[in-house]
Amino acid sequence: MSKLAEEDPPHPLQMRFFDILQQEAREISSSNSSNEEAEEPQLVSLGLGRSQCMTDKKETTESNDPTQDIKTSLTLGLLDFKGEFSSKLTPDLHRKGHLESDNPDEEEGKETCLSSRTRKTTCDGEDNEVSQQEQVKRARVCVRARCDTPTMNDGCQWRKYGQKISKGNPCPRAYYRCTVVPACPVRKQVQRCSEDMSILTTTYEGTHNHPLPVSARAMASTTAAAASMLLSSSSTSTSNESGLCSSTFHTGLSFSPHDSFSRSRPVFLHPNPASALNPTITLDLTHDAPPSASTMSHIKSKSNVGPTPLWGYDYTSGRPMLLPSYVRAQTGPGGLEKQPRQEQMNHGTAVEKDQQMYSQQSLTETLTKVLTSDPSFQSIVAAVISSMVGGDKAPTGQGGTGRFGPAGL
DNA sequence: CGACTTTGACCTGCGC
DNA sequence: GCGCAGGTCAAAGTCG
Repeated sequence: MSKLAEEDPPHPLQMRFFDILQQEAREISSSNSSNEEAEEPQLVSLGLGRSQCMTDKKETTESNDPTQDIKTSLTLGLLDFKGEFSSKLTPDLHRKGHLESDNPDEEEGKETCLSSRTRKTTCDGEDNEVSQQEQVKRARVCVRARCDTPTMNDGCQWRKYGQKISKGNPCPRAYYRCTVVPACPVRKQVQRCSEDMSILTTTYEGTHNHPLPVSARAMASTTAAAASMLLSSSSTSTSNESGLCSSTFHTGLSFSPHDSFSRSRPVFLHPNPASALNPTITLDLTHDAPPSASTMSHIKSKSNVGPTPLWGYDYTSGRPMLLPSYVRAQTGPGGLEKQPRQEQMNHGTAVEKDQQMYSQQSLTETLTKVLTSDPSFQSIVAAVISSMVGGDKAPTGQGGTGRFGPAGL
C-alpha cells in the first residue's frame, strides 16, 4: 500500500484516502494486538486488500468531507492488494468453519465442522461462542452481469454442490463452493435472472482463506470492497431502529474502465438489505452507460431519495470523478431479483447487441481492468466507498459501536 | 479412477 | 405447531 502511495499522483481524493491510511496506521499501532479478536460481532472482515479505518474523528471533522464517516474499519480480511490472504476471517466464517483456530493442522476437522455446521453444532465445546456468533450477520456480495456461460469466470475454482429452484424464478439456483483449498469457506450462488436470461446473478459469501490466483483477486477485492461498504453502512446506521440492514443507505459507484470497445462500462453498487442476517450488496454490471453520457450514470430514483453523489472513475483523465446521479432507495427487504432494472428495459435491441459483445468478456476481465488499470484505483475505491457509506450517516461516538474494530491488516 | 455434476432428501429458519 | 423456502448433504451418475 505504501507502494500505492508512492505511485499515486496527488489527487485530492487520494490524499484524503492516504490521510485515512495514516490514521488507520496510527490506530492499528495503538490497538494492535490487544484486541485482535475482540471485535464486535457485526464487524466483518473483508478484504479490499487493506483495511481502512476511519479512526480519529477529530482529524476529519470537516462536515463536508464524506470520509469523516469512514468509521467502519474495513477490516477486509479477504485479500490485501497483493492478493495475499489474510489470516483474519470474518466472524461468520469463524462460526461456519471454526477457522479461527490457530492450528493449521486442523483443516480436516474444520472442514468436517463446516459440513455439519447447519445440522448440528456439535463440533466441539465452543457452542457458546458459536451461538453468539450465530447472530452475526453474514455479508454477501451479489454480482449481476451479463454472461452467456453457465457461470462467470471469476478466476477461482468452484465445485457445484447443489442446485435448487427458488421461488419466483424458474431458473435454478446453483450452489458452488470454492475448491482452491479444501477448507475454503467461500461459497457462491449462481442464478439467472428470470426476466433477462442473459443476466447472471452471482452471490459470493465468505472470504477466501488462501492465496488467490491473480485472475481471482480482482473479483475478490471488488466483492470485498462492496461487502465492506455494506457492512460499514450497517454498522454505522444508528438512526434506524430496525437494525442492521434495514437502514437504507444510498450510494452508488460507477467505474468506467476503458475496455476494448472504448466505451465506458459502469458498475453500480446498490446495497441490498435483503436480510438482516445476510446483508447483501449488489454489484450491477449490467448497466451500460449511454454513449453520449460517457461515464455518467443515470440511475433514477425510484422512490423518495434525492440525488446523491455518485463517484466514478474517469479513465481518460485517470482520476476519480463525481458523477451526478441518483441512487435508488431500498425501502423494503427486496430480493435480488426484485430490483428494478429500468436501464435494461430502456435500452433497445441495438444496445443489447453491444451487451452481448460485452458478455463475451468474463467478469474477471472487466473487474481486473477496473482494479488494475490504475494502482491507485483500488485505494480510491475503498476510500470512496467508505466515504459514501458514511456520508449520510450520523456519526456516533468514537468507536462506540464497534466500528473501530481491529484492523484487518 | 479420481474429480466433478446431478438430484433427491434432509435440515434449519422463518412466517403464519 | 405447521408448512414453506432456502441451503446443504451425500449417493449415484458422468466425464476425462
